[in-house]
Amino acid sequence: MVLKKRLEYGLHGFQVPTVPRAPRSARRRGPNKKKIDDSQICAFELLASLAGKLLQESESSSASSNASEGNNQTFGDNVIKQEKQAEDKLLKEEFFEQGSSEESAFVSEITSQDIDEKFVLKKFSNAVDKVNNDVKSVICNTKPAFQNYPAKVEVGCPLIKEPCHANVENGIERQQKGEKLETGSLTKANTCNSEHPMQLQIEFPTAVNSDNNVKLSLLRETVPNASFSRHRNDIKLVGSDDDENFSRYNKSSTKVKAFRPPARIGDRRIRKLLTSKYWKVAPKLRDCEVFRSDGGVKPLYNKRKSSYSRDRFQHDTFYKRRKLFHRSSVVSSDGGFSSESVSNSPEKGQSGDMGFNEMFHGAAGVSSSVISRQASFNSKDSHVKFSIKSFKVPELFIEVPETATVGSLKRTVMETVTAILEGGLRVGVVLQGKKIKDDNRTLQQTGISSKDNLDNLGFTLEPNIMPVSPSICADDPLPSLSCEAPEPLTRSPGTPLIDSAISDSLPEPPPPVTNIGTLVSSNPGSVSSHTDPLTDNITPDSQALVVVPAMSMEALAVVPANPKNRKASELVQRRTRRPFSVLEVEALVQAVEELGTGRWRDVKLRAFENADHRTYVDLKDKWKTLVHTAKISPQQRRGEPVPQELLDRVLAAHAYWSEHQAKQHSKQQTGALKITDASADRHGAEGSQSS
DNA sequence: GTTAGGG
DNA sequence: CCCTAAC
Repeated sequence: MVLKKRLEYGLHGFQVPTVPRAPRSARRRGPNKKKIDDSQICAFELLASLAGKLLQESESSSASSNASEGNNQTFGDNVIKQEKQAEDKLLKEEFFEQGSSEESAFVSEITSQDIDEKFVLKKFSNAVDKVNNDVKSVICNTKPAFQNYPAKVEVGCPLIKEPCHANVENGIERQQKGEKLETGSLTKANTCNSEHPMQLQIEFPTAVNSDNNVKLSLLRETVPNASFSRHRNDIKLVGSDDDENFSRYNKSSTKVKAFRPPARIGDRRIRKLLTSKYWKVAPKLRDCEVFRSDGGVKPLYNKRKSSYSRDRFQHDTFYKRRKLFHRSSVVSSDGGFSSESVSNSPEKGQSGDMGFNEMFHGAAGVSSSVISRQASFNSKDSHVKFSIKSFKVPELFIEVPETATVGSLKRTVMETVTAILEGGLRVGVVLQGKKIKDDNRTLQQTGISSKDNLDNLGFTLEPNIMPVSPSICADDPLPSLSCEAPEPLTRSPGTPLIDSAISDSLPEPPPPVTNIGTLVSSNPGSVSSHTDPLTDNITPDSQALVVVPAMSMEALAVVPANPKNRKASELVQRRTRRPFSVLEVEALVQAVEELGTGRWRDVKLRAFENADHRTYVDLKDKWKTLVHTAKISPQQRRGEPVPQELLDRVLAAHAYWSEHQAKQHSKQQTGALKITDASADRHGAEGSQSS
């Protein structure tokens, strides 16, 4: 029988994935809770770690084997589907199962450490560590070990423009040889079989534009059990449905048409599809192989080689780029980076870090902090420095026969991971639970220089959606696995994938809101008389927000990956969510004021003729929600706040047209004008109209 | 093809 | 946003 093991490295709240998607009715209530489960996206935590771990296991005899054996036993049952449980148990139970006692001990140890050490430990903390090492020894040797710590990965995040196609397999091989491994954007210097394979150190200017840079070190704590409050902030990807994400990508009609199909990629369904597809594929492949080889998993790295060259290329690029920043990255990777800085401890960091902490402290207030920074650091070449302990790995679905060997299991996992890596990864930045999509903003602007933010800063490695799997398993798209847990995938992995793909790949248009607002304010004048002006205004604005075509395409490129599957799977793509901008709302309100609520087609034509992505049904629905929004308390409203003024108009118009349904036709024009005049005053509008 | 509403 | 019934 086939044994299915689901590995989840998600964080808390990851339960969601395992739960079947709520029925529409349930989801609908979502506006409230929907966002709650937002952060479900599982980042690639330990992705690298996992790889390294596996590698180490294979090479290191005792400890690793033990761990793996433990796993094996865990799989004892035919079909074990382990749902994510308490986050603290994830790693150990899910995969790197180990004595719980050790775990707890480890945790306690950590907590007892002083701050500095804590962070250091955090760095070390990792499932891998647990597996291969004597935890306590690690703890004891915290600092020393750290400094000597050879294994590390350096990533120049800012430098990574493109997904890093890390070739795990290759990396591992080389790793085993003790070679310095450099894959794509990742540079691994794993000279020993250290238990801390993944350590990312990043350093770059906080503000590209200014000389004032902040140095900070960020360590992602990986220890599940750690009592650190901040562990919550761990890279959890904001799975929030694209709420705000796409809002900025509103675009005008022209381009939209051209790219519309792709644009829909973001669609929930698609995401779902892609997600399930993507994630399942890899395992699926394995599955296929497994069957063929009968338990012996046959590595399918056939295509891997092709990617290698690419990796190299990127690597080169990376290297070059990296050099540019090298000057500042003095913070020794070898323990040079002080835990202090990382931990935000009061103590000052190295000379190079000086002011670093202070900066953080003062950074609490965004605006003010900025000033202070510049003032104090103007002469400094401040850089943000931090170390990324590891990335979370999204849930992986592994399927292997019970008869498969542990080794094959390992390889399967490896292959799965590799497949993902091959597909390419993109880095996402999550700050305070929110995904930062504006690549153009400086760290300062983003608020990454804040001390507090350190805890809230996270990174995600998100798989690029690639045709990788489709080609391989084209024959049977959604086999058993799809049935396994299609729903679960929907939320976590899927969302991140697509969203990130789009957002990251595209330089986000600047401050949409601001622009819009400005524009909006200027528009009002044309209310009563011109319908056209309104339309025009909208259009331009929309365009301003429009995503650059190139970007769109790129993002879209992902979609094409498996259109077949879509059909086959009967998964009808869902349109991407495009929250109405204030500008659009205004246009809608005005149109309704003029035309009434029973003529959505006309409303569409009048105010959204150029907005191909807005159907009259959409407008109708939006109106519906607007009315609802206007009725609820501001605190209960979500999403981009709609000016109260507009809401008032909504209520006014709604009330008016409700009364005049029967005579809409006769009075529409008159009513429209009057309403407009009395837009803010519901009663006034009604009164004037009714009479 | 539109509307109107529930989901 | 989707889906449908009812124009």
